[in-house]
Amino acid sequence: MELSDIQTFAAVARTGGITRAAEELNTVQSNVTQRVKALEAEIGTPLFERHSRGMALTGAGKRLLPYAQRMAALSREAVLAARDDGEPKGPLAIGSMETTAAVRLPPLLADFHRRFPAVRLSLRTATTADLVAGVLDGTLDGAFVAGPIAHADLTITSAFREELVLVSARRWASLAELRAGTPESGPTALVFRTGCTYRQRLEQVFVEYGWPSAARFELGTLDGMIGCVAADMGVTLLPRAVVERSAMNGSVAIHTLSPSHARAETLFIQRSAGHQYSALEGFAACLKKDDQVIAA
Amino acid sequence: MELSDIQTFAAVARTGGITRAAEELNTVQSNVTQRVKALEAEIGTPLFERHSRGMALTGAGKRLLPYAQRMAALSREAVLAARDDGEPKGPLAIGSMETTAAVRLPPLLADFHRRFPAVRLSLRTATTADLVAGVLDGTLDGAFVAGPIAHADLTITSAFREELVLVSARRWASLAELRAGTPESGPTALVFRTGCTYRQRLEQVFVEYGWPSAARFELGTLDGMIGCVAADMGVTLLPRAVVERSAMNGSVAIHTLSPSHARAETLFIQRSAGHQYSALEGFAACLKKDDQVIAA
DNA sequence: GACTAGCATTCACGAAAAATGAATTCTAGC
DNA sequence: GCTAGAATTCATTTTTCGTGAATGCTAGTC
Repeated sequence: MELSDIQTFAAVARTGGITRAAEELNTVQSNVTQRVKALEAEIGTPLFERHSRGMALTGAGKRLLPYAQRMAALSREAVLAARDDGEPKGPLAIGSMETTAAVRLPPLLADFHRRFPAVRLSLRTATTADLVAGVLDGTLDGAFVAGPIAHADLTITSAFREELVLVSARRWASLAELRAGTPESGPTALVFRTGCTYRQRLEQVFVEYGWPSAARFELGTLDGMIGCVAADMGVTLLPRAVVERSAMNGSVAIHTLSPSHARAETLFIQRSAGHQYSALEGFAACLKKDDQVIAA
Repeated sequence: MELSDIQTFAAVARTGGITRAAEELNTVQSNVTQRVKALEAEIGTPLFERHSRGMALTGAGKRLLPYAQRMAALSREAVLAARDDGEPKGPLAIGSMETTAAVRLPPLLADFHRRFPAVRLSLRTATTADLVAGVLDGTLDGAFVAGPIAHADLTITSAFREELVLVSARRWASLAELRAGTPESGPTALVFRTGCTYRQRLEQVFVEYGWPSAARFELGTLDGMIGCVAADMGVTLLPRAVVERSAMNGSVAIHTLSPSHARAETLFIQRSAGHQYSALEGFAACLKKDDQVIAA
């Protein structure tokens, strides 16, 4: 049993089909078929149930899958550990919420790059849910997500504290005015795609304000969102710092919320198991240092 | 990077040489050389320092080695987990100290085989040190060893309590007589090979009796040992039950020791990480059941 | 200081395994 | 019954792996 067999198996399990797995692995179907069959022969029991629209895991397959994932993760870590002589260098994949990336990360990343120029940092923005998944499956080395969160396989450190504020067009000078001037069902909520924690928070706020069924409008970018708010398309919930540093700051009104709604903590997560990757260690060190500056 | 590369690497690291590793892996040197070189090329850093009498791990190699071992162990477990549908069956490798195998295991194994005839149990006897190593590296699924012992990766359960007694030829009716009738330096100590916990215990007893430099005579088998004692070649330390059930019981004298020396616990150890292997689970269940009978 | 023994490396070649692409089979849905 | 999507089979090509002989390197020996 070789690692490539394991990875083939995992790809088929994940995609639920030979064809899709083959595409993902950059090879042809027949090849995948044969590898899977060979693996089944070696283990001595079928791993998939074949039915006409794809493959489903059998009991044995379900038992094997977590091992496959752990082995794949281990092999990735092994190479990093061997290459890693303690000097931060090489690739480092960091994930972040859009909002954090906009205002908190630029100075941090600048500092990090100054201290560890040999690290090739890549930044991916996504929702908290996707980021957690990314860190767990090894796609990301670490990520900034919205708290609270808890997971046995994650090491979690507090990174930033944010004050969430409701943002509306400038014409609404106060929350009271906004509530008075909008229809019964409430204003349109401008939100990120599903998985974003701030979106859930906004839903709570809307429920409290008696707008449980207000319209939703999904946007993919932060600037787009603030732009739409400025154009009075609706309201949204964002960290105060994000709005204040936005180019559109003058065109929107900021409404302070009660502490229970406003308080939001941004956490930095990384896998807890295994080798401490130097580049990631260096990043965490920067984060800690900057955090102290921020706290001071 | 494939698992076979990893195993080749591990073999070279363990044996400290290409030639020896090749022998162990049933292949030729040139092949091992090439696999190692390919692995080094893939990782991008040398894993071994070549010097004229073999290979020594570099820093990178040292960092890689634990991953190699964990990956090898995982792949073994993965196959077992996939094959294991909850019904105890297939191979089960149990290790035991010679003494435990002689008197405690026969009824236990009989019971186990009656309940789970589909399991192909194999029993290996070795010293406590070897057994612990065997369980940790996956060669054994579980083992009976002499306590006390502690290790983060081992699940330890108490299996049997033994009373260790000093065994001498029959002519020595008491400890006092034995001490009076032997030379200044003490009697010859008949011991198992290094790594046996009872041997260490015997050394302690000898030190206490003022015989720190008594002669040692190493034997490989339990029957041989009792036979030699009967022939007055020397004395040894064994669980009381072992001596009493031995065929030579009438030919030797048993001397009770102080509780601190006499008390010995036999532990059952298994790896704590990973899948609970059904055959091993069944074995542990038998052990627990029998243990209660013994305790009653 | 040449010699030898033990080990690792290089290289060319044959054998084995994996990838490929075309043909085939299967089945749900029309 | 036909079609589209999916898996399998099979002959062929490509790649990789394992082998054995030759070579190179170094420590210990005479």
